[in-house]
Amino acid sequence: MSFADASLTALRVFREVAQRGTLTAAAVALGYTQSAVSRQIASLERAAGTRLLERRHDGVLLTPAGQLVLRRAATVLDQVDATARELAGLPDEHGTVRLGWFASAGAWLVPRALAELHRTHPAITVTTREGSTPALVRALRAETIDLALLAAAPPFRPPDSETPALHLQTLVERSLCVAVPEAHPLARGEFIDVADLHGQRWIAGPTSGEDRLMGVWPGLDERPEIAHTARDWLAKLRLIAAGCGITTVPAGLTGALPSGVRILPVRGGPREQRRLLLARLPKPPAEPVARLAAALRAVAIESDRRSMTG
Amino acid sequence: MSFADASLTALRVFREVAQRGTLTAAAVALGYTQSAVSRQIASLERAAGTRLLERRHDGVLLTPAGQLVLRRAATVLDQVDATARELAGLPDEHGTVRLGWFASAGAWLVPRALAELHRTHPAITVTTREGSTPALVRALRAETIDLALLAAAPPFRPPDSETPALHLQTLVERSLCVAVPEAHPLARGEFIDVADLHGQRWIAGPTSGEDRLMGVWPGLDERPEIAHTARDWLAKLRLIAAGCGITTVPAGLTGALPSGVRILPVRGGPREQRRLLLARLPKPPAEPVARLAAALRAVAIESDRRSMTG
DNA sequence: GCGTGGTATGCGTAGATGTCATGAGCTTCG
DNA sequence: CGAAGCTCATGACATCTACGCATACCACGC
Repeated sequence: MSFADASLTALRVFREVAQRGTLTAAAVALGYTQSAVSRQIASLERAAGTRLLERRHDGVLLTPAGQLVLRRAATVLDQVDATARELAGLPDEHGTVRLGWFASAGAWLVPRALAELHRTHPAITVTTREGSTPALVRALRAETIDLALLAAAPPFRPPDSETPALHLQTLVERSLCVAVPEAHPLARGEFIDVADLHGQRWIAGPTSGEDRLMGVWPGLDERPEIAHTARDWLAKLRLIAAGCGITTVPAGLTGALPSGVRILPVRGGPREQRRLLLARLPKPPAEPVARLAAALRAVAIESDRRSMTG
Repeated sequence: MSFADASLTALRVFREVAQRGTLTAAAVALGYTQSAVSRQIASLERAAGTRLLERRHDGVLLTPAGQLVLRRAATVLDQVDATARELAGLPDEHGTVRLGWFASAGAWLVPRALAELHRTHPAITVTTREGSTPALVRALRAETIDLALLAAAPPFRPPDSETPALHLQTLVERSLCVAVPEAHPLARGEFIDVADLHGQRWIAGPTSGEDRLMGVWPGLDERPEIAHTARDWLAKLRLIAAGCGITTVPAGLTGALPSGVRILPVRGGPREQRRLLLARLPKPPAEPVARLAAALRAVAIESDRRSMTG
C-alpha cells in the first residue's frame, strides 16, 4: 500500500476538504455523506502512510504532509479535468480566470472590473465565487480559484501561515465609514463624530463564530444594540434607507448606494483602516489572470481617486 | 460519465498498454489477466467518450484522442508517483535518468558511457532497460524512459509518425560488419568480399515477425542457411568463436570481443550503413538527461575515432 | 445538562473490478 | 484448405470496495 494506490476520487475529496476546512462541508459540496468523506480521507491517509489532516473540534487543518499532497493533488486533478474538457471538445480553460471575492467587493469592484475587462479583452472568461477570507484562502491553496479579493483589518497579518506564503497586493487602503439614512440626524454633516455613535441601533452581519462582529463600529465602549442582522449588502442598505438602523461599510461601496442612504467618514477615536487585498499563489500567474488582476487594480485605484476628489 | 471519472488504475493500465503495444503484454507486465486489461481500457474509453485505441490484429495503435490521453496520463502518474516517493521520504528522482537501449548497445556503449558519467557526475543515477526499437519508442511516448538508443538502417525513416515528432540525433554512422572465427578462412584478410559470403552458415537473431531477419548479411541472393539463432550477443560471439557460424555485427561492437573472434568490413555490393540514434521527446530535457546524452555522445564519438584510426 | 457543531465507525447493500472460460477475427504455416 | 497461434471482447461468477444510514463520541457554549 503506497500513495501510488490512491484513487482519484480520494484526491478530489481531499481537495474539497482542504478547500472547505471541514469534512462535513466538503461532503455537502460533493453530494456525499459525511461518513463517506471521512472514509475517503482515512483511506488516503492509509495510502500515504501519514496523517494528512489534523483533526480539531472545529474542523481540520492540513499537516505538512497534507500540504504536500494538496499541491500535487491540485495539479493532478487539473490535468485530468483539462483532459476531460479537451476530449469533450470544449474550449480549453486557458482563457478562463476563477476569481473569489468577499461580499462587499461584489457590489462594486467586481462588476466594474469585469465590465472593463470584457471591453478590453473580450476573449477572457471570468467565473467568480463569493466567500469568506479563510474560505478563499483555502480555495487559493487548493487551486480552485486563481485570484482572491480579500478584506484586511489591522494588524494586517498574512491570511495564513502556510508555505509558500501567498502573494499579496494592496489595492486600496481606506477608512471604515458608516452608512446612515438620509433623514438621520447624523446625515446632516460631512462626517460623523465617534462620540455620536453611542446608543445607535446597529445592523450587524451574521455572527460567524471566531470572526469579530461585523457591521458595528469597532471599539465602542458599550454593548451595541443589534436591531437587525443581515448578510446581504443590498438588504442592509435598504434597511438603512428604511431608517431601521445604521452600519459600517467599506468606503468602496460609495458608488453602489441605493437612494436614501448616505455614507460618511468617522472622526475621533483610532482610525479604522481597511485594506482591499488581491491575493494569489506565489507562482507566476497565467496571462489572463494577470489581465484580470490589472483590471481590478485599475478600477480600484480609479474609484479611489474619484471618491477622494469627488 | 466524463473523463474526470476515470480512475488512476485505468490510466496506469492505459500507459502500460501504450508502452507495450498490446493488451496481452500489458497484462503480463502488470500481473493482470488480459481480460482485466481489456475491461479497464473499455471503461476508460467509456469515460473518455471516444475510442482511445485502434484495434489491430497484431495489437493496438493509439488514436489521436489516445495520444492526448497518454500525454496527460504520463504527467498525472508521474505526479502521483513523485508524491508517493516524497511521502515515503525517498530521495526524489530528479537525479535519475531512465535510458532504453537496443541489444547491441548494451555490450559496449552503455557500460562505457555509464562509467564515464559516474566518474564526472557521481550524483546522477541511471536506470536502463533493453528493448526493441518500437518498444523503446513507445516507452519514450509513455514517458517511461527519458532517452533511447536506437539502431536505424536505410532508408532512415523516423521510428514513428506520431506527433510531436521525436527528437533524434545520430551518434555514429558505421558500416555493418561480419564477425568470423579467427580460424575461419575469411579471417585471413583485412576485409571480406561480399561474394565470399555465399554458402556460409549463419547465426541469426530470433525471427521476430515483421522485422527483417537479423544477423544475416542483407541482400544475399540465396536462401541463407541458418545454423543457429540466438538473441544474446555474448552467446552469438561464443558460438562464432567455437566455429559454429558467422553473423553480422554493428561495427561498434569491436571493443567488446571475446577471444577467437574477428570483425571485418565487407567490400563489394551496396554499402550497408547503420546509424546509432539517440532519441527523446522534443521537449527540453532535464539537466541529468542532458548529461547522460552528452556522455553517450562523447563515448560514441571517441570509440568511433579510435576504431577508425586503430 | 443539553443542544450544536464537529469526526469516527458498525452494518448492510450495490457496484466496480478482478478471474476464468469462451468466442470471434485475423495471419501464418503445413 | 484447415489447424495453430496470435490478437481483443465478453458472459458468468466471486470478491472487495465504497457508499448511505444510524449511531457513538468529543468539545464547546448557553
